[in-house]
Amino acid sequence: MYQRKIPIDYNCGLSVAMEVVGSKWKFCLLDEIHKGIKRPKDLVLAINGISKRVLQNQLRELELHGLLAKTIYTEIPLRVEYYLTETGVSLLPLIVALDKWGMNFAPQLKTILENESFETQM
Amino acid sequence: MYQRKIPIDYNCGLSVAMEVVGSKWKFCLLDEIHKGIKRPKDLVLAINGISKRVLQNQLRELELHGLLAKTIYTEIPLRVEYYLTETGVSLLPLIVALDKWGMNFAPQLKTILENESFETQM
DNA sequence: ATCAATGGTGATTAATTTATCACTACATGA
DNA sequence: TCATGTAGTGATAAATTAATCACCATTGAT
Repeated sequence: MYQRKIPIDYNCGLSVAMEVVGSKWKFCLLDEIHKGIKRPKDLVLAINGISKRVLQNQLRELELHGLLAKTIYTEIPLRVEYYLTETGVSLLPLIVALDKWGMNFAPQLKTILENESFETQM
Repeated sequence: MYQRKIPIDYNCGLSVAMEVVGSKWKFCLLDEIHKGIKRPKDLVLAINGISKRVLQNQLRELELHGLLAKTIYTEIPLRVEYYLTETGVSLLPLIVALDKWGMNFAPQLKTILENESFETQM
């Protein structure tokens, strides 16, 4: 993994939160896993645009940070299921709220960004 | 500004939210402005580690996305004050909750990351 | 022996975000 | 004219995150 050069500010809750969860896919991942999609291969299918490699990286970080854990079933073919730890679960209300907020905001953002590129064209 | 190559998924609330607010400083910024620190020069002082240039960029994006607006007082020296729009205000409960969560999680993260680098050394 | 299915890693590049530094502009007072 | 304080921009480099592609391991069936 990458060894960061600019340190985290542990005294700012927002910094800490962003560190573990502020990346392109992590909220989505936690959300999907909570909704019941637990296996890597299913997550790749469920999450539009994520690649297998990126998924694995994010899962590993979430696991390392203690938001996820996994169970390995020694079946054939191999089955691995991820689940939210207590810490992970404690984030759920926030994820739900943020998702709702984003859905609400989407049209506004779309309009803004479309006008943006329109003006840039002229 | 940067012209993104990988498009936003407007159907995922979390993607949308991350787009406007998922960057290193934006939550902090909204938080500080809400708390009453409104002028760029004061924000630079208040937010540990942010530079003037970066601050201006983030303010401009938040303004463009409609979370912030500003009032320009034609005094000498010039005074500009930012404030949260209605949309910005609608994010406050989330910011507060995330900050709280992060504060709570900080010790755990610290421990994990310290053990990390210890193991890497051996 | 070879293939399929699944989970996983390594090396590298591309995309994106942050940081740095040097500027402009404005109006005032020394 | 020149310095001061504030807000802001431009160009560029550095840091970080995400994407790509090729690989390994396991087990069982063909």
